[in-house]
Amino acid sequence: MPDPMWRRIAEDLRQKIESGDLGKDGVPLPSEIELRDRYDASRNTIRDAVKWLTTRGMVVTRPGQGTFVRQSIDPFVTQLSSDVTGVQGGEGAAYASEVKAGKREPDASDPRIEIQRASGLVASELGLKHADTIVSRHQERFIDNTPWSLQTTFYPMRLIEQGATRLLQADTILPGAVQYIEETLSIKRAGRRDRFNIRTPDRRETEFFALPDDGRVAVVEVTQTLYDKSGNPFAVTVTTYPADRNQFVMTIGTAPPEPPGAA
Amino acid sequence: MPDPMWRRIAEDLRQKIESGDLGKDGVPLPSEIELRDRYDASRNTIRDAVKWLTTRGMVVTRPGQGTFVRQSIDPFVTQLSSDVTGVQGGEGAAYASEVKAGKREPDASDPRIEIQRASGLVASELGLKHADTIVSRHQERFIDNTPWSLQTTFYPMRLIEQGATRLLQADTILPGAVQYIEETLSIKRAGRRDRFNIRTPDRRETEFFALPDDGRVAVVEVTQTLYDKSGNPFAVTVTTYPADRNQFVMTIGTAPPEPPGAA
DNA sequence: CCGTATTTGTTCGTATGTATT
DNA sequence: CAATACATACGAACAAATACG
Repeated sequence: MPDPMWRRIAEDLRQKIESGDLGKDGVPLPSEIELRDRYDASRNTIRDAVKWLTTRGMVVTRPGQGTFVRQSIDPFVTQLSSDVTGVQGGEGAAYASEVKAGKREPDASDPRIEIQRASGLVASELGLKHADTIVSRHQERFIDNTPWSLQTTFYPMRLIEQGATRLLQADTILPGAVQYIEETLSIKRAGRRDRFNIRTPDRRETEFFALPDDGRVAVVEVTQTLYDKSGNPFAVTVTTYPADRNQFVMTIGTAPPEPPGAA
Repeated sequence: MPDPMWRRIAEDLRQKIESGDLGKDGVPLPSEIELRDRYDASRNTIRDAVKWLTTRGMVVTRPGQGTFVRQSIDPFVTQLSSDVTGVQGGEGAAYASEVKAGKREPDASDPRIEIQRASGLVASELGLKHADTIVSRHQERFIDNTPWSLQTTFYPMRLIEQGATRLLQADTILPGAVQYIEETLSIKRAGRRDRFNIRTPDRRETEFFALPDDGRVAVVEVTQTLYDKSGNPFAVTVTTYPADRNQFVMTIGTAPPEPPGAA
């Protein structure tokens, strides 16, 4: 059984993109009409082929404009420290260490603060009863002005009652909200659990990251729970990254520094 | 602008699946023809809606049979130990610890051994020159008889020359190939680097995991490099998991044991 | 600012192929 | 072999986004 036509066309375009025959990053592909004529196929078949390329992140299509080559963007590399105190996503300058050394410029919006009732996942991670009160701080984070991640951290209300009132202020806490809690309430991080999930983006993520709206490009959701030395959780951070431009690295023990351009 | 029709239909089906109105796991959806009549749309529009559900892993479609509900399969949870010696993917019984405690039954094929020349990624991870000789051991791994992961480990040929000849035998090394190397050559793991990538499946993966062939469901590729105490790499393991049925957890420091059914 | 051309997105209808029962 | 279900492919029309004179 030969491959279907859309697939053969897709492979042909893939080869032409990888070899550079269709131009470098940012160059528009021929329009669907032109590809239809060139491959002697219907426009729908061409669209299936192009869709396959977008799923692979090799092209992006923009309504009204065209389809553009997207050659091997270097991925953002997020270092997941194996240290308990290692940042996975501080609010302030701290999280710069997540980004691979280089000229990448991280940036973040001011946090949006909400007072909510704990539901499902958050309640269970924080060891709270359903509908206990929590505070959430949500930020949009960028690298080089391109959308990089969405992050929300949830704290039990008791932290505020105990004096960490700064958590309610809608500006970035430097050098990091967790450090602020440590200093204010003498709570020390003694443990951490990171949970990785791959899933399709929701509407908010689709819009913010400018992903195709049929969920072809996945997001990585990292849920990090912090524990004090008695093993009680005191913060949960949920961060989502688009899967097509991120890589995660965890180094443990004695290992040489990151190789140059390792995949 | 209201959502397109395929999207509204998809949301409606999603709600009906989640609420159980369309039956539990394994129950067939109405056929495309019936859905076409029921929603007063064309069959193509119905297919767009169903495709969105398959991307989300909520249904599976099988040619000639139908489309079947796939309600919240419990994900396989892979523990990524933060310990240097922690297994991420031993060959033998060792990797059972990756699988969440329970009645899950891991199993693996006998390894397929190949002698190759190091290319790109493997050469750079192992610190070899391009075209140096390496040995690869490839396994298919299952949980409860369903395809779970594909794993290939690459070793530099010098390990065999130094006496680890068992690496060339095509059967499972118990309790693990790395442990065998440690014992035979007195090489100790002193460091580890795990690299996470999300990408679309290749043909082999699409077939083995029975994923849709247009790449809608991603795979997670974990590349683990092991270092001895001088910081020299001596093994690289590449494992791929289908993203729609796996979750990864890393625990560091003092943290309570895994909560019951945490997401 | 407006209208027009171009490009992708949505929706329809139809025909035929392939897999399964 | 026939019936049923999904997969592929074609052609057509209109909508929405964008670019440009």
